[in-house]
Amino acid sequence: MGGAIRESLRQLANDCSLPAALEAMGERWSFLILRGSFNGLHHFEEFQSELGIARNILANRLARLVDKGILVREPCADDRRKIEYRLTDKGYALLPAMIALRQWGERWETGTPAYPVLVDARDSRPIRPVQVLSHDGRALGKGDLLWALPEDVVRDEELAEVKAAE
Amino acid sequence: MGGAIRESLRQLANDCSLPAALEAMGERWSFLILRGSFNGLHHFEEFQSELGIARNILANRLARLVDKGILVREPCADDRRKIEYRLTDKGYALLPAMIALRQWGERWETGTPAYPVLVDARDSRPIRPVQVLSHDGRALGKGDLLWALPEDVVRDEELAEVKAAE
DNA sequence: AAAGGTAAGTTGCAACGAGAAACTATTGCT
DNA sequence: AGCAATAGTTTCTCGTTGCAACTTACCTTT
Repeated sequence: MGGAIRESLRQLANDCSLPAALEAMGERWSFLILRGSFNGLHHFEEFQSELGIARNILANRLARLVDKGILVREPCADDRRKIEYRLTDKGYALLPAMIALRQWGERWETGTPAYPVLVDARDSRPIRPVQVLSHDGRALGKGDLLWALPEDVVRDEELAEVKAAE
Repeated sequence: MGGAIRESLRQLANDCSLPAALEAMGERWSFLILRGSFNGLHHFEEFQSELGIARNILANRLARLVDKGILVREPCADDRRKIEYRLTDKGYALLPAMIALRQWGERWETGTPAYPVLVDARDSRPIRPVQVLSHDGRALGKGDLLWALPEDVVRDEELAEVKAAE
């Protein structure tokens, strides 16, 4: 069984989705372009002047992000020179990862929160640090996590069955 | 004031800590090496054979991660040929970002959760999707976030004062 | 309609980083 | 002493990045 776990961890190295995520977002500039999108940039020249990225690389990255379904590329109706790049749901779903990275940078690299800062629109209070949480909301730290094979994972359905049997 | 916000967003592009985080972790392989560390890899040859990374690049990345304080490099006491690379607290703090990326990959790229999967050690139930949460734990989505300048952020202290005055 | 400007790229070229394979330097085993 | 294991380094090739200039399509002004 120890051997099985070892082997599973080896599989993990290849099966897990981190490489897939990195293939989409792992190149230089990809995350900064994404941040630009989150911050309301929509056009080629906006990204170019805000990020100071080379034009050919920007063109390449935008095309790639569109290809991956993270951005959509749409010619503007009112001015047909302009192209609008907008986040898809898939792109928007990268927000937690982006915030987590940014928060890590704030805590461990720059030391200070950079303003403007992200707040809850409802009450203008700062958002929580992004954390890994258990199913019932406890924060999980260093020793609280385990790798489990399908048969060892406890699922909602099983608990529901147990409850029904009671 | 609209101009001030515009200007602030421009500042954001340069001040925010995302570039700092990416300088530490943005290079190819860095995240995969980190994942290896989380999964219990400790030695050069382990990383090399698990990841299939070129040896020179691996040496370079490990040195860089050590330099950034994400890993520590320590010669083994029992076998002095061996060097042990271990996560620091700073390195461990990247877990939420890594999980968020992996979960994104699972949801939007590979489609299926790859086993073994991370579970809560206490009850073997799967962890929650990593989310952006408000101070009181509500999940914040697309329209629920705002950029705020220091003077517009509502802090705990202020609320405490209000409470004391009641 | 002509001229000039703006938006979104593309092309050419120099420099840098990634990758494969072979080599080196310690240390441990027998 | 001789051989294998560990953690690199070196060399060379090739792909990527980055800058600057060029192009194409479209809009605005006169």
